[in-house]
Amino acid sequence: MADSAKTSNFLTDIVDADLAAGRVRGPIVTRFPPEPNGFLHIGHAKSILLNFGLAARYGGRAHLRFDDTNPTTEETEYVESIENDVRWLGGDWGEHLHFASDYFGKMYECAERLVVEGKAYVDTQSQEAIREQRGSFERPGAASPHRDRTPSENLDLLRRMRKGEFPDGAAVLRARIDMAHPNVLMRDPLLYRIRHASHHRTGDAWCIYPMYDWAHPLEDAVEGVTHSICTLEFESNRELYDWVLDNTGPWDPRPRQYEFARLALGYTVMSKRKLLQVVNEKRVSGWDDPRMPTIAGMRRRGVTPDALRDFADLIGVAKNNSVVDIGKFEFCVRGDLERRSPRALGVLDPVRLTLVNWTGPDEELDLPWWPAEPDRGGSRKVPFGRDLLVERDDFSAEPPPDWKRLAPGREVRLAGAWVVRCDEVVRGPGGEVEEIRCTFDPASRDATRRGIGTIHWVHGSRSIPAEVRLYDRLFTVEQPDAEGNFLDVMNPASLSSAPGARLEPALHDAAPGTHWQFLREGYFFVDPVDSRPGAPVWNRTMTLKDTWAARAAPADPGRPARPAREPAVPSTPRRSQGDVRAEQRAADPGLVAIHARLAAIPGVSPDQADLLAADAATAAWFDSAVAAGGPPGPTARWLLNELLGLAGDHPLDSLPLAAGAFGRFVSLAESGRTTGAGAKALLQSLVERPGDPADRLAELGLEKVDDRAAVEGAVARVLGAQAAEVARYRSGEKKLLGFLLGAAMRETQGKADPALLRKVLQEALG
RNA sequence: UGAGGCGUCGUCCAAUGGCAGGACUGCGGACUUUGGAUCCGCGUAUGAAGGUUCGAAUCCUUCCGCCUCAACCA
Repeated sequence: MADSAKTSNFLTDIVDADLAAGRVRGPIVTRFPPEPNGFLHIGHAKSILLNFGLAARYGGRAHLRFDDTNPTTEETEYVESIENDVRWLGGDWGEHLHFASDYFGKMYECAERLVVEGKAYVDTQSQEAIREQRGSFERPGAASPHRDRTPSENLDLLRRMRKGEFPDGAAVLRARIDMAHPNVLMRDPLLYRIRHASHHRTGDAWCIYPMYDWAHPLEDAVEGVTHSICTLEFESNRELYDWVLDNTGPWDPRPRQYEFARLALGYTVMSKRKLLQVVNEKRVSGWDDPRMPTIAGMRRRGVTPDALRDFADLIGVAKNNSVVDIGKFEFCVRGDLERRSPRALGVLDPVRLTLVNWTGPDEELDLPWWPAEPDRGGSRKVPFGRDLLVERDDFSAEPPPDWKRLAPGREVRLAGAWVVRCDEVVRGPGGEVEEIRCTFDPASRDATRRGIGTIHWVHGSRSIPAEVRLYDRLFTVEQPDAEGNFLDVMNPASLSSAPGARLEPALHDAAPGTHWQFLREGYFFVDPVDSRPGAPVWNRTMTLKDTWAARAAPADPGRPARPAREPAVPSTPRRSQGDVRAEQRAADPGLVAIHARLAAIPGVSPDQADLLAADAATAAWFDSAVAAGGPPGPTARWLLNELLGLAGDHPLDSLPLAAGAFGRFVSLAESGRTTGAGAKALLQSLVERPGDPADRLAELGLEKVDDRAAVEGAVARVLGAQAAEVARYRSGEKKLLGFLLGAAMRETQGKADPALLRKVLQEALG
């Protein structure tokens, strides 16, 4: 957990940058915005931990906000379970428990404002007509016949919608953006729909309800959220999110939306629909069935919030779609339970073991709860005697070579007690083992005996029966979602019981909600729901890691190795970027001429000419730069390879760096007065802030250093500071030359002549 | 086919032009009154090609692959 404060990810990078640039002046505010229409699962846990963790890391706050904008699907009972789950995970929202429905009034005001400003209109077409007009990915949409209603007309209609004069579906409010927008979400999206339905909080106060894309940004803005974090599938919604805020503000702070990859976990499903289906079809006992990936299910199984936090830290946060190995989850659960579980004895599938030379009465062994950590204290009495029970699997009549358990003639230690030797096996009529007869070594209780195994046991008659539930993965394949029908790959053995299980008597009064390790069997949790006083029900949270079983069992193929990559075959005659430019040229005689002219310039390669002639503006910019003194070849190179990267999404015309200044820059860069690295630093500076290249060069002190003495000084300093690396280099790690060269280059702030520096460094290294 | 996003060990995540690193898994070993735990060791991964640079996972170009988006759901 201490780690989560240290580890960074792309979101902490963003916050750091926002803070550094002064873009956010107040506290960092995040939120977890569930819709109250289902149970939270481990994917939500990742999001909760991320949002609350981010706020905590920066001393800000995180809100719990219910996104209850759809009265027909949402219910109060879910609100309670969600609050409970978030709190259980450690989410502390303080005063900030919010409901989208609390802002319905404010949202409506914003809607009227949009209407008045002509940025929204009431559409009274049918749902089908509106969908039809939206167009497709390839084809633009068509305008609604109601798109140009006047503001006063729209205002009247909107108010009548709100008053309930129209039935469901008769009218919607739409933003007036652009029906030809390449992002289909921007084609006049719906803001409000009519629903004559009772809301779980606002009752019948409203009959129009806001859509997600309208409501969500406003909720964030009203609450002062600074960083609105959601999952990847909302990436295309961001453009609309920004539009809403830009047209309803100004907002301070102005929220920004960022997206991360939601959690996908192997051997389970995460979609609400599929989870709901297994619950409804009674394939599990309910939302809190311990096999479910729900927070409620995991809690009931015995997984702790600490384990979930460890897991979230382990898997990190990024934008890659990925499927996390279920083994990582199991690792975190085991690690957590290992630390918190006292050790007890329980036999799941017992077989009788008789100590033929035990002639006295039973003994009460005093065994510590923490055999490996005596300092933690505590112990209990465990009855021991002639008649015992051990695990059926711990005996083998014909053991494999490295068997370390019971077998005819073999010795084994009974945990916490004596070493016994198997003398005789009694079999039933069907040949099954009924009794294992052993002799014990009275001198072995405290004596070290190397090389033999240890097995667990309970007393034959004084152990207690118990209800034990064994859980396994819900699905048999790593990616059930990839199957035609995920129900087909449900694991029929995901729940099993151990009808004959016997536990040591001290477990009789184990309290519900407590964690235990049954020695060599796994971690068990006393079920908080079905347990009764004196009759605990045991859930196996997780087996112990079992290297023996892994070795002995036929290898689990697991995840197939990634198939070898085949070399790319340019098989499909798809339209390439180059083709697109060629087509554009074909349609524009002006571009053809430009391309021909650029291609004829000595020093400009055909590829460069193609790229420069992509559009008239770029070509004109290039021409101006050359006219100002930039040699054509280098100008093309600097423009295409460096400037484009620096400019990012901004068109060249919008840069603080004018084309003429760029031409003078190239001329300067090629003059030899500075190095490549120096020129790059200079260009970056010029892109950020206008100015004369030569002046800026002097201002930044980027003149090339080709004074041999200065270079030698820098090399000497670096070699002194990097003694260990120098030694490694001299002992043969030649790849370190690049590292040392880089260090020396940094020492001169990139100003040393690379060829000279390399020469001096190599001489110094011998 | 329009728009947006993503490609790094088997898996997840780092490296922000300078030694491709950590964790999980796996495999060895040590230790062990849990075949657990603990400790030690083991790594041919930057989707491909071309370019820029003294130096590229990182910048440019092209290609390849995967994901998301056209609900009066969120």
